[in-house]
Amino acid sequence: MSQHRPPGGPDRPAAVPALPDLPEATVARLPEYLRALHNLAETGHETVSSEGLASAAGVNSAKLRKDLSHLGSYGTRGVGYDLALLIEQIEYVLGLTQRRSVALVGVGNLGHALAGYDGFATRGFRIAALFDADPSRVGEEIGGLVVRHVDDLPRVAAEESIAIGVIATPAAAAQRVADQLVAAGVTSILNFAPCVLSVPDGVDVRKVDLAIELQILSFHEHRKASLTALPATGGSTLTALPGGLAVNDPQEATGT
Amino acid sequence: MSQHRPPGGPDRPAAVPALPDLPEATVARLPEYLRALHNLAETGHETVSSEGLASAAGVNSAKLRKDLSHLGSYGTRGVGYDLALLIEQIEYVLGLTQRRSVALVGVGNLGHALAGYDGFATRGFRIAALFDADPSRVGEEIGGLVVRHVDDLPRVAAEESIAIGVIATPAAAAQRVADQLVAAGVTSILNFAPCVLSVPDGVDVRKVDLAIELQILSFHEHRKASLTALPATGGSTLTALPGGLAVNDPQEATGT
DNA sequence: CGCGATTTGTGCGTGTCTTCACAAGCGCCT
DNA sequence: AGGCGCTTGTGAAGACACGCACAAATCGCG
Repeated sequence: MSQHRPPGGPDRPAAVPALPDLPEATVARLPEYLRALHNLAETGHETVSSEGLASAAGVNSAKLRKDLSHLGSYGTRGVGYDLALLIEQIEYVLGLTQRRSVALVGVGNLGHALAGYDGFATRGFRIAALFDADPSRVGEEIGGLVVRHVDDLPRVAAEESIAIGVIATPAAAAQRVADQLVAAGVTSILNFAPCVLSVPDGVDVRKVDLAIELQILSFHEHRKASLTALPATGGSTLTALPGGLAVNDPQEATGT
Repeated sequence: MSQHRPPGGPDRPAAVPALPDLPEATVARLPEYLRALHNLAETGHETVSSEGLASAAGVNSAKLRKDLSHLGSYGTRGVGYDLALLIEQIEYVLGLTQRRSVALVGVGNLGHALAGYDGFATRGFRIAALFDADPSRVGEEIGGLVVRHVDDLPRVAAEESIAIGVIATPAAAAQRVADQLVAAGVTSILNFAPCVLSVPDGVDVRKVDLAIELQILSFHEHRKASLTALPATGGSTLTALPGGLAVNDPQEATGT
């Protein structure tokens, strides 16, 4: 294996297609595949079919094959995918072959939890520095790291070659922190604050918002309830009417 | 307003289109609009244009108008949208007019932070119960709530009419908890555990995974670095070659 | 009362994502 | 060696989402 590369690069060092630009939707699924692959590897498998991996990752098998095909041809027809090879490939594409340093800004409620979360280290990330704007929190030690003042961000970011900034501050402080991160050369930000950040081109921001997730679930609850309640057209079907404030919703069919 | 409804329902109680089924992408954005609207309302605005709201929510104005048009015609041409009315509308559609009870399972590192997160209450959600499987944690009081054993879930879920379950357990326990939640009649689950859950039809699961977000950011970092490094085609462009283990990546253009 | 400025709501072209269905390739068994 | 079953990789079609650009509607002013 790993010798028979597609005829195209006559004297390329190896079959490295120099980062094919993947569809964004595919990129978002690769980490899930990766986790499923690690799980399978731990249970002793050597190879896995697209069907098997797809069900382990909770996606359609055709979608999985198309996703993986974007990385190149790393499966064997009639057999499946070699676990070790595929893991290596995905980790390479995701840039996990090198450990990236993460700076966490905001050591409050959520920040503490994130600082102690071991899911970072196990996936190739290293929390390299903690920051907070509150002087009373500066100096505190969390998981072997001392909380620094956010004003030290530029210097520390350079020293530790921070690649990713995580914002876990209140919304009011988030934009300022983002600006500081960008100024310090950070080009990837994970934002837990409930607000939109404006950053220059070339900087990637991903947002995680618990309240939004709950509200989306709430919508579906609402819809499910209205679907099981309305077909009956029983008596007062006026629920919460938007124009008029009035609310008359017995229970919205709470129980099954 | 609210009188001129489209001719169709001759004697409907009000202009309630009984939950139009919105595109999923729209639903995912409505909470963001809602937050922007609340912010604008607090700063004294009465109305807002699609352009203004769009920039506050970080989206294209045409997209915003199309999203809102799915809810009905709640804007006024030449003026904009009435803040109060629009807030009311979106909250209604999202099912936020009734407070939904949330059960949080897993009071570990992350669970503690979630239990103390005030973003829930401020958006119409009430954490009604805390659960954990670890007997040593049962009985602990967090934010005025006593941690119960997860085996009490069915009983408590019924008593408190839990609408949404939040799983903040280790991955190994998540599926079991999900099963218990489903058995208890919960049809919406927010999963923080790094694993895929299998649930019956009709149950909605949303997943939040910090490691995945970081890996997606890592991909973009990797890509950005390879874009600024490769065009030079300087000497050894063999980076981390997937097939052969070897790695030769000076710095991947870390600085700027 | 009419006109211009402004802003919504939407038809339409474009691009992306998903899914089906199947040819091509691989290994194994006879 | 040949055939058969299994699995990948992909062409094509459908579904969905996005953004432009403009007609329709509303306000304010002279």
